[in-house]
Amino acid sequence: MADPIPFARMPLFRGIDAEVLDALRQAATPQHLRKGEFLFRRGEACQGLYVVVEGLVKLALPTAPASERTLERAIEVFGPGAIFGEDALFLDAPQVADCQAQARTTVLHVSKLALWGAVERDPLVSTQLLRNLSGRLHTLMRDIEAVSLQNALQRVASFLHEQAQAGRRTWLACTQRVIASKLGVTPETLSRVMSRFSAQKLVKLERGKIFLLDAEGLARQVAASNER
Amino acid sequence: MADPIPFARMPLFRGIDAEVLDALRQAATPQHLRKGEFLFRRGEACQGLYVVVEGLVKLALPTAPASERTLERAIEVFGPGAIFGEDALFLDAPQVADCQAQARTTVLHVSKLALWGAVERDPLVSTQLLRNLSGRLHTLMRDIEAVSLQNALQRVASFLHEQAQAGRRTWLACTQRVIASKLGVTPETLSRVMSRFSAQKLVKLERGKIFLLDAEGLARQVAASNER
DNA sequence: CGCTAAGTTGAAAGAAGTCAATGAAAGTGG
DNA sequence: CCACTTTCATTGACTTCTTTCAACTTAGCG
Repeated sequence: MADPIPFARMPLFRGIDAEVLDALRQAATPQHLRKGEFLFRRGEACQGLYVVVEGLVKLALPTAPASERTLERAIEVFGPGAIFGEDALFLDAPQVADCQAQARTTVLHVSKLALWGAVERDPLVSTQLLRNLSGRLHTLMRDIEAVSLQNALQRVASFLHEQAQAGRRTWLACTQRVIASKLGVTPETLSRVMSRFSAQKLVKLERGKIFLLDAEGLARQVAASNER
Repeated sequence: MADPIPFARMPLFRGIDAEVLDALRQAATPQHLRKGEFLFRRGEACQGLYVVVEGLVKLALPTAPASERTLERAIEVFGPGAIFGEDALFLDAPQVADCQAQARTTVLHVSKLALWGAVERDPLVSTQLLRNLSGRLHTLMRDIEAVSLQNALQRVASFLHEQAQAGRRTWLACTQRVIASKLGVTPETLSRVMSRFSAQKLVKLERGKIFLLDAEGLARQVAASNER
């Protein structure tokens, strides 16, 4: 029987004992979300680990309930194959962020208990989890760096440059609103920066899609505003 | 023989098998740092885990080499008993931050290898490491929240409030420069905010020392500027 | 006793956010 | 299939917050 959810191919589970993997797979339950629906919210207890099968989810810090204007801060956006929620697996702490579907999405839920069982049966599981968490930690540190050491123009430029490095010449997975939130700027500011880049022929804008024309030039933007 | 370095009392090693603990202790080597000395720098390979025995170290993102003005971003400041460097243990990635002693400091170095050995011998070690890393991740998320969702006044207020929660009525461990860097503002801005709080009798300033007078009032500051 | 680093304070510039209006696109329901 | 509604993106004017630059004070230390 083909594996509809290729656990074995996910970096987190690479090299894990087949039997343990099977147990995990059987413990996993699919969950469907409509666009805009919340998988969990800040303050709720952690239920386990999630794997995105299809669609897109956004992990974001909710705005303060008091403030009317909805300014929020996206931590990360996860597409198919991505894993999230692993940070709270071993912590008796509530979720710190909201998780909301950005489109019709299917995720796979793996309960804490199943994970704990896997950890006990194959020590490699915890090693992989450690590796995974460390990576997330480093990413977050870089994000902090970006937010506090760079201005809006630099942030947008390095974000686009990263995307180019990652091999995509077009970026269309989510709205500019979400990108803005991930970069910690308002949609208005992002729009202004983008049109500037567009004028410099670094990118081409077309109804929500962004074409990356000149990765080199974007990299220069990051350095340029630094030395000024 | 008394344990000069109380591994057993550190949260990270709570409950670990005594034998494993002993092995770790023997693998640990003390390292002395003068004020201003670097333990490691961004880009270097990770050497293992560190425990602060005495003194104070600062983990900070270095400023871009090009820019003259030395604006850096402190991630965390660690005092006696604190553990750091655990994020790179299982990752073949270079350090993302600089680590610099803020005073005459002694740290204990535990090599990767020793840690790996401990993980193999007692699975509880990895569980504890996971717990530790998760906590760090959550802290960082909160930091991102603070930086991108709050203004300088709110950030300072919530920082001071946290300190009050943590039980200290006086804060003098490090210079205002470092606090400013941790909060992502310039020393000038911090000074202005502090003198404002001082005028409101929320804190009392005295040659570098900060006395927390009114934790409640500080908490109100955070909320107040939100709803405005 | 001067030297250096840290903190304070003022004035001015700059970056980004807010508010508001408009246009375009996409989804919805009859 | 079309009219309607809602959401998203764009643009301009204005405001606010923070940094920058500079001068000055104070404290610590050889």
